[in-house]
Amino acid sequence: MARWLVKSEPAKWSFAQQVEAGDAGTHWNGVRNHVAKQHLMAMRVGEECFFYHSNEGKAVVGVVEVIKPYYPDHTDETGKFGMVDLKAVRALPPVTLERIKREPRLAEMVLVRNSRMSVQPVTEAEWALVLELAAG
DNA sequence: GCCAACGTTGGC
DNA sequence: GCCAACGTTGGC
Repeated sequence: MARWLVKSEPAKWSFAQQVEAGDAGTHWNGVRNHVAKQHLMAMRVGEECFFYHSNEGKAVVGVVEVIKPYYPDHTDETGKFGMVDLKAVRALPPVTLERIKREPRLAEMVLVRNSRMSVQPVTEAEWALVLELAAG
């Protein structure tokens, strides 16, 4: 099972809203980057992603699960991009970007190395460590 | 609010 | 097919 991280500006779509959407989930539309698209295409149903608040908060705040694999994004008029459906699994005590950057073993996280990647893979070790930090 | 990093667009 | 100009993201 691969692990992922998806980003959203809470002013546009927050984890609280994701929780409100319930088990029906929502489509993760709007990705317009080819590398991020590759990651979306690689997602399998049942795989989990960290939900990261960018700009405001700058922290991992929860876990979401893939409930529908890659399909066309109807909001993309070029027809090139797609999306997956995600549902909230659970909230996490926030793990801030600042905290992640202070952890040497997380120095290779895409979140640290390429701050603009909106959908990114997370290694098993990174996943476990961030959960550890969340647990305090 | 600024700006660095990076992706995309379009002229040539 | 190159690359300058431009737009966007997101940390600070």
